[in-house]
Amino acid sequence: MALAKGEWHKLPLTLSELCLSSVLRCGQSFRWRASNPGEWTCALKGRILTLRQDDSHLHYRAIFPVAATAPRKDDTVELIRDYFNLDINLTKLYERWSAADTHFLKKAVRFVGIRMLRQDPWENLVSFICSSNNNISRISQMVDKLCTTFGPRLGEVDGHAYHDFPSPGELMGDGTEQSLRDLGFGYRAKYISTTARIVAQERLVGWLDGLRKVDYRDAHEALLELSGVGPKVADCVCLMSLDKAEAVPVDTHVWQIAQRDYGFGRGKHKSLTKATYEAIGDHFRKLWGQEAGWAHSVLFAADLKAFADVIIEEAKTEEVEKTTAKRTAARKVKTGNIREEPEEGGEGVKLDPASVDDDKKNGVEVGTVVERRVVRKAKRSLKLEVREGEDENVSLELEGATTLADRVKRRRRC
DNA sequence: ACGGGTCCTAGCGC
DNA sequence: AGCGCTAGGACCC
Repeated sequence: MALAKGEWHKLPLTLSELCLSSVLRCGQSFRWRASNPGEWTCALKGRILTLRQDDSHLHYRAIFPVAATAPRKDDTVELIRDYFNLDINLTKLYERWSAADTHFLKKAVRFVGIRMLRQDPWENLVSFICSSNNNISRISQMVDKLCTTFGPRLGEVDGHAYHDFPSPGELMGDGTEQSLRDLGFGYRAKYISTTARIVAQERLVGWLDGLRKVDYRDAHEALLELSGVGPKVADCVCLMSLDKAEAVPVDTHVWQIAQRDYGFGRGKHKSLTKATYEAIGDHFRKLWGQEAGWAHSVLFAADLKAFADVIIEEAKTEEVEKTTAKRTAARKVKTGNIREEPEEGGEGVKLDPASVDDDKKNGVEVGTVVERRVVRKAKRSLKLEVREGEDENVSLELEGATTLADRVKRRRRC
């Protein structure tokens, strides 16, 4: 099919309002491709959209299939404003969350511009049905196969074919489950085909999009009736496409964060039961306010292993803290005199008991911001020198290099 | 062997 | 007895 290659346009946008590479990689959407250095491309609502960013602007280019009918009006700028939720002032929200929560402040200084997308609900729903027991890399591959196999092909750019996301109707056929199994979806194949059938046949047209207009609790409850949709996936959809900024999806990562940094994991909330799940959401809503889900995604991104390069980058560019400071820190860790035990639900920094055990087993001091193997890998990818037997000092150097005065997270080999 | 859960069921307490 | 809640296992690659 012929393509109408569009021109580049731009709209003013600061980095504190949007950090494109973070937002497109932090596990909200799984379809954006790094099409060129600094460039991201995705098939979105009938066009192939490419984005890049500089200090002051977001640049965009849309490529449409040439339709037999009259040329459509190019609504790409409206699409972008909607998709990135650009009417929401993120900078102000960061200020509010930081004022309410010192732990948020500490994390957020290194992870600015992380905002919630306003995705298509159906794509969002199916993508997160895929997310169970899974990782971003494989989820992305699965979503890509789903689009390639079932979605309408828009065309080819730079030798790469782009397909739009398939509709419920395109996924409700009898062969869908088997096809998805053949594509490696595992037990999620049935969830997706069943959910597609429910949405296409047992719900009114526009039902899913219509959940944008009902309140959070009702939308959440409605989503739970679908197959493969539990509380966590329902919250992801509420937050990422149904305008429920207060929804806080609690997955294993957020559960870890809640235990490590917000005092959960003891007493009444020892394990992640339904009650604990709701208590965590309630705690964050009370702490951060109405847009708690937006705030949660900043901390979630800050903990993503894939974002370790942000920390590495800082290590490269900032001055490394002096050796004496390292030794002092290491000594403090060793004597254990910097341990803090916040009350449940209270704020403060606490050592994660699980990682303490692990690290002791491995003969490594407690508390780390990045796992050693992740650091090593990231260093390698940045062509930093990694000498044999030296890498265990990396995380210490990293911490020293950051402005973050988070002493608890330093570590050294015994 | 692990990874961004969901579903199902048995067992417990009230 | 019956319901609500929780823990544990299976599920695909």
